[in-house]
This record gives sequence, C-alpha cells and structure tokens, in this order.
Amino acid sequence: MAYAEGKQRLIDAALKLSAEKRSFANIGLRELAREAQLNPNTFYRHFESLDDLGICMIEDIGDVLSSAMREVRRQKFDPLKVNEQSLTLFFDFVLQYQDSLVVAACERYSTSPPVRQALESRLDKFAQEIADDVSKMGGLLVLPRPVIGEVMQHITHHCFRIAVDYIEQPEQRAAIFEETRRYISMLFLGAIALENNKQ
Amino acid sequence: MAYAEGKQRLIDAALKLSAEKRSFANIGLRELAREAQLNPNTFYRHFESLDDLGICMIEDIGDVLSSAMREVRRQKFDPLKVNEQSLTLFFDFVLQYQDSLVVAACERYSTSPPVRQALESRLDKFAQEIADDVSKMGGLLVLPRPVIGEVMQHITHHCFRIAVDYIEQPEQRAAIFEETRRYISMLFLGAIALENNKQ
DNA sequence: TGTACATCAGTGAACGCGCGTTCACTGATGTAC
DNA sequence: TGTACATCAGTGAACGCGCGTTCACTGATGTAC
Repeated sequence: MAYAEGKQRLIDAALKLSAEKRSFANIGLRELAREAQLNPNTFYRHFESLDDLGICMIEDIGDVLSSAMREVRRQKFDPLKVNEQSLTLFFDFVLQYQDSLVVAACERYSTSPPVRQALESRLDKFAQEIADDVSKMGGLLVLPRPVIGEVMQHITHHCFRIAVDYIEQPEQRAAIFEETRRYISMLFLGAIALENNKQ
Repeated sequence: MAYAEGKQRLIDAALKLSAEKRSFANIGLRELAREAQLNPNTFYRHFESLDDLGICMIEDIGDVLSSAMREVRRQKFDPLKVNEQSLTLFFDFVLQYQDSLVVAACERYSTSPPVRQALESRLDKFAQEIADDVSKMGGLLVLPRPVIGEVMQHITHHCFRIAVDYIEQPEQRAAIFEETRRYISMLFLGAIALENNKQ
C-alpha cells in the first residue's frame, strides 16, 4: 500500500532538502512542511519524530536504488567486465538517481544513530544483492563467494563516495570514470592474487 | 604564534562537539561558547563566521594528524609490510586521535562547501606525504610513483572510514584489523598485476 | 621612568525571529446497521 | 438505501524557548614619547 499523499510529499521533501544540504540532520520540521506545501502540524499526523521520517526516507531510497540497480544489471551490465559499456550504464544510473545517491553517501555519517544504522544495513543488503548476481553469472569462479562479497562491499563504498564527486564535478567525470575502472580491476586482480598466494 | 586562549578553547570545543555529534554543521554558536566556558559574544572576537571557525578546526586537525602520522612512520612503520606490528602502530594512532579522525571522516560530506574543501585538500596532502615516504623507502620499485600515490589515496579513504567503526565498535576491532590488512594487500597486489599486464 | 593612549579579549543585557509543539477545529471518506 | 458515527489528513492560531547578533562597557597588556 502506498503512503498517504502528504506523507509521501514529506518524504520527497526530505530527500530533496537532504541532498541539497548534504545532511538530513539540519532540516527543520517547518522547513520540511514548507517544501512539501503543508501545514507544519501535518508532520505529526504521519511521523512520531524526525528520526522516524529519516528512517522512512532511507527505506524509500534503498528500495528505489535496489530495483533500479537490478534493472541496470539485467541490461548486460557486468561488474567484472569493467568495460566502457558496463561502467557507462552504471554512471548513467548515478546521474539518474543523484539525490538518492548523495543522501546515501552523506548519511553514512549521520548525526542520528537510528538513521545511520538503517542506512548501513540497507547498503549492506544492496552490496550483497549485487554479489549474488555476480557470483551467479559465473565468470569469477576462481573466487569463493565470500571473497566476492568482500570485494563488492569495497566497490560499493567506493562508488557511493565517488558518485558525489561525479555528480557535482562534471568536468572531472572522465577522470573519475577511468579511476573507477582501474580501481575495480585492481581489487579483483588483487583478490585473485591473494587467493593464489594462499594455496 | 599560538592562538589566543579563548580562540583555542573555541576550536577545541568545536572539535569535541563535532566528534560527539558527527557533524560540525549542527553546532550552535551559543553551544560552542557554553562548552568553551565563554560568553557567546567572545566568538565574534576571533571568528567572522562559523565557517571560519570550521576551517581553523580542520587546519588544526590536519596539522595534528600529519605530525602524529609522521611520528608513527618514523617508528619502523611500513605501510607495505602490512604486518601485525605496522598495523598495530596505525590502529593505536587511530585510538589516540579519535576525535580528529571522526571529524575528518564525517566532514568529508560537510554541509558547508568551504569546510569540505579545506578538509579535502588537507587530506590529499596527507595521503601524498605518506606516499612520498613509502616511495622513498624503496621496497615497491615495481610501481611508479603516481601509482603509489593512487593506491595510498584509496587506502587513506578506506582508513578514515573504518577508523570510525574501529573507534566505536570495540568488539569488532579484530575483524576490522584483519579486513584492513587484506584490503591493503589486495590493492598493492592488484596494482602490481595491473602494471605487469600493461607491459 | 612615568604618563597617555590604543589595542585586545572578554562581559552582560537586550533585540527580534524562527523554531517545535499543542490545541481545538474542519471536511472528506469509510463503515455499521 | 439512508442515517449515524468513526477515522483520517489537514488547518490556523497560539505558546514559550533558545538562537544569532548588536550594543555599550571593562580591565589588562602593549606602545609612544
């Protein structure tokens, strides 16, 4: 069931303002209501507290990104190939979901522990979903599943961080693209080398 | 020349409160003065704005961490060895400069662009200092200097991020220690493999 | 060496403003009988 | 099918509070002559 209109409007306002300010914690209740074009009191109809809204927002973001990313993967995106096409698909996705990505990156260090924790667990789930797909694809049979998960977690962290730069510094995009390609290759090659050394 | 006493007290208060809240942006001028045990007005004697104070704080942190890290490196710390001893030295450093590290990690996504930028450039300098030392140490002659810089930048980013977890989740410390060791090895092995493939 | 003046760090009172929150109210939609 | 009642999303006025900022003042330290 979808949220009531006002509730959704408040969540959308929170997302927009958080992305602009790079912080959910500095947003006021009245500011939120203003953005959503609602009376300040309406907030209390839908949320117990700002944290409550924050958590709803994070869950919304998680769902949006998860399903969008699943879509990207379905279109012949292969995190292992690290070729032009795959990375281009990924960075298009970044630009399309700018606000969600910026907020996800920034709220990692959120002032509010519950919001931070909600985000943290949502992102872990996100990395694991990708790792599942990757390991199903085959291609990287040399690496045990847990190692793929480990590498994907590093890549996810990296991508959220650089996504912010990618969005905000258009003139740097080519460089970030290239650097990311190198980073992903480095990590997988390193993981394989580590695996070989072990034996 | 050292700062006037009140100025330093305000900077120290900002550091303490920023680390507690994981955010400099939500700190009020009166809150700061309260913590520093000064009259709110005294703030205006020393700073033009909160941003101004923020930048001073970042510079303070940068200097403290730079010189402390230089000290760590002097004590037979070798970022390449990735052995118990080197990493133990590093994580001891993390615990000793908790507040500075937490703030450095969090303000990466600061609400205030000037503060963010001051931090970003200070951290780059930091990573390059380490890379200089590493490349002087020899040991990694396979890798060209710029690649060492690139890898050190990834490592620095990773370390700032996990430093926060390391500080706040004592029960996870052993795991973080091990994961970091693996990460560093992976990156250097990967960089070497990439370099070899190129030829 | 003494006096006059300037600078500096800090104080206390006062201001107006926007904030979060509460209250009592409205009108629309859903439900029981 | 109609009526009575409950629930729900939203409103407007009002509150007290803490905030950033300004003003005029103080006392200590430094400097010129």
